[in-house]
Amino acid sequence: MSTTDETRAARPAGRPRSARAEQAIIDATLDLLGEGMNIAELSIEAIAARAGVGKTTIYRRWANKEDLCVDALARLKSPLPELRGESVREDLVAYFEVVVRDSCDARRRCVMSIVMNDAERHPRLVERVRQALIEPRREVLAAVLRRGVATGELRADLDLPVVMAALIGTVTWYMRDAGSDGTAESPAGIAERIVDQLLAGLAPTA
Amino acid sequence: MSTTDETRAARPAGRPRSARAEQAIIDATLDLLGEGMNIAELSIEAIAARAGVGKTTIYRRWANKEDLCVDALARLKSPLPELRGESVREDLVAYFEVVVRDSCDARRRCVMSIVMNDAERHPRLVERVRQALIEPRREVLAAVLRRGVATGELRADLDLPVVMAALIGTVTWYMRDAGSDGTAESPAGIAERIVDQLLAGLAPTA
DNA sequence: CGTTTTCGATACGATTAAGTTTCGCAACGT
DNA sequence: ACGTTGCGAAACTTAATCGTATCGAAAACG
Repeated sequence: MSTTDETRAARPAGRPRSARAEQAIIDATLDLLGEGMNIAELSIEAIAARAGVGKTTIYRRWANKEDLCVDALARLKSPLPELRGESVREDLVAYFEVVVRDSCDARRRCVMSIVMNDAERHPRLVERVRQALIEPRREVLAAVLRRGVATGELRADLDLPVVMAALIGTVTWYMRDAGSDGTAESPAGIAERIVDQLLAGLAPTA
Repeated sequence: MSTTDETRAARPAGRPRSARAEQAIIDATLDLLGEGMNIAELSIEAIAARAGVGKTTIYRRWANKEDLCVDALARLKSPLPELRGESVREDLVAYFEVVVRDSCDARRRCVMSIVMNDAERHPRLVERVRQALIEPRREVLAAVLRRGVATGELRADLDLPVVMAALIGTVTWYMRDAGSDGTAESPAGIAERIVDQLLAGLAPTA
C-alpha cells in the first residue's frame, strides 16, 4: 500500500520523535539515580546534559520530573525469579540469589532507597513501583513459605510476617553492610549461607 | 572572688550566648529531620523560623548546615541498653525491645534514614553518627552473641556476620513495614517474637 | 518544493535557599 | 555610664533549577 508501513497507526505528520533520544533520557535518568541522587536532587538539566539532549526534548515527552522517573523506574523490572518448586530450601536460595545479584546493580539498588525515603514526597511514584516491582516478588516469597508449611518442610507455627521480614531484612541488611565495606564482590554462597542459617536457627539442636 | 562564678573559664566579655536559643535550634533541627526531611531539604530559614530565632544566631554557632546536623544528631544518643547477662535470649529480647521502642521515635528513626542515604553526600556526618551511635550498639550485640556461643546457648558454628544482619535486619525491616501500615503502635511482644523465631529457626525440629 | 514536527541550544522569568551584612536593642562585665 | 557581644529582623548577593519560549536546522511527508 503505502511506501513505508512500519507502523499501522496513521503516523502523524512531521519529523518523528527520536527513539534514541528517548532511550538516552531514560538511561541518563537511571544512571544519575543510581549514582545516589534522590529525586529532589535529580535535575532535568543534568539529565539533558548526560543524555546529550535538549531540555525541550524531555519536556515534550514528560510533563515533569516525577513522570519521567515513574517511567524510568518502571523499566527496571527484571524477570521474576524462576523457582523449580522441588524444595523450599532450593527455592529460597534461588530467590535470594537473584536478590543478591540485583542488589549489586546500582540502578536497581536505588529503587529501594527511593521507595524507603521518598514515599511521602512522591506517593504516586512509590506506589507504582511498589505495585510493579515489590508486591509480585513479595507474593512469590510468601507462596514459597506457605507451601513449605503445607508440606511440612517448615514449622507449622511459623510467624509469617516475622519470617518475611527475617528473610528480606537479613539479605538486605547484609548486602548493605557488604556494600559499604570494600567487599563489593558479592560472596558467591551468601544466599545459601543466609537461608541455611535461618532455617537452622541460632539455638543448638537439642 | 568574682561576683558570679558559674564557670571557672574566664568568661569572655559581652552578652553571653543564650542556651535556650541553642537548645531551640537543635530541637527544631531534629523535629524537621524527624518529619522526613533529608539534609538537602532542611533549610536554615525553616530551622530559624521553627526555633523562633534569627539566622544570625545559627550561623554564629555553626559554620554551615552540615555542622549543625552533626551536633544535633550526636545529641540523640540514648543510653546503651542495660543487659542483665542472665541468658542470651533474655539479653537479645531486652536489646531489641529498646531498638523497637527507639524506632517509634521519629527523631531516632530519621537517623537511620540519613545514615543509609546520605553517606556519600555527607561522609563526615555519617561517619560521626556511625561512631557515636551505631558501633557501640553493634559491639554490645556482638558481645551477646559471642558469649552465647561460648556458653553453648547458641550453636558453635554460628555465621556471625549473617546472624548480626539477621537480627538487626529483621527488626528493622519489620518495623519499617509496620510503620508504613497504620500499625503505628508497636506490638508489645514483637522483640520477643522475632528473637524466638530466629532462635528456633524455620525448619521443624527433627 | 512546502508543510509539519522534532531536534539541540540558548535565553528567560520565577522561585528557592545559602550565607552575609546591617540595624537597633538587650544583656553582660567593669 | 561604657564597651563588648549576642539577639532577632530584614535586606542583600549569589547560585541553582524549574518550566517556558524562541531560534535555526533537520527529518519526515506529499
